[in-house]
Amino acid sequence: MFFGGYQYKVDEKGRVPLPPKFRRQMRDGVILTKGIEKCIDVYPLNEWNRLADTLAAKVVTPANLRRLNRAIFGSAFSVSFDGQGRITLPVPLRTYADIGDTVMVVGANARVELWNEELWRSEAASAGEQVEDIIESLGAQ
Amino acid sequence: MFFGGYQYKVDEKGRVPLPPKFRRQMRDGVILTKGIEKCIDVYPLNEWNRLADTLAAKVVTPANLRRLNRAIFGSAFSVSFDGQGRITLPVPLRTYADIGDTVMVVGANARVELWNEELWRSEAASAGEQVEDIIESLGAQ
DNA sequence: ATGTTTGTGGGGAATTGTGGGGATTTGTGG
DNA sequence: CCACAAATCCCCACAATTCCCCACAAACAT
Repeated sequence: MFFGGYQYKVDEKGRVPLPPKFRRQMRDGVILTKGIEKCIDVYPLNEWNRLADTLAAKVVTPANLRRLNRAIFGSAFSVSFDGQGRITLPVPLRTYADIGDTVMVVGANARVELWNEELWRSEAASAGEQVEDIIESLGAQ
Repeated sequence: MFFGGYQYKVDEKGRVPLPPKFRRQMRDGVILTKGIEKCIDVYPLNEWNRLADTLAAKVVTPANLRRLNRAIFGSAFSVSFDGQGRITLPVPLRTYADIGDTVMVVGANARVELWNEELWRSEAASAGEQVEDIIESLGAQ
């Protein structure tokens, strides 16, 4: 389970550290995908497998299965941590989520999301000040 | 298992690099066929053999078998990698999939697909909506 | 206080994307 | 069987990116 919001720098090589508390739940590496919102979704491997299985089970026709494979696997990237606990964001995803030299790393229960800082702010704001208050109270650095 | 979407150039000789992660799962070469959609399907040899066996086992009538052979095997090309990790697209397939000087290489689980860039965009968009609907209906986060 | 973890930054080697050159093979028509 | 244009194959080159180290200051824990 992932909690809290953290702000990090993205260096010139596209590397982003994840909070140690998150890392410890993701030692085997993670899957990155385009989020439904304009962000990057980060799944630990077991959660990713669960999601993929669940979706595949819902599909009946071969045509739908092919489309599903495309949608799921076509925008998914498998990445692992470097010696410093960082992951490198694939360029297409970074572009999609409009992430420059700063990123918001947000725990979202079963997954983690990576946001452009400003987009995150407006997302959080539009979800109501309650959300913002909760995030603040969680001790985001 | 093949993940991710990558954009590459096709040079004047019809050569296309595949992502290193894909290559490493295809060292023995690949089979190219017309995709069911308007794209080129790329199968690693073992997957191709599995597919051929599965199909052959399901075919009952000689007429169906002949059709299958024509449809599947008639448009299949065996290609291998050059020293730089590229494959050359046979002209008929390139024409069929309408691939010009740019190609989207898309991992789709057991196989890889090669798409015209714009066709891929619209396919991905509609497939994405479908997944979104499924996720919504599941109440999955 | 001191050793450890963490955020940030770089250096350098290896890999990869892209483009051609030139030899060999292939298809076509004499 | 031969000539010749077209296509294919195999090698080389080079810039850009990625990968795998190392460094170091600040925060943290004991």
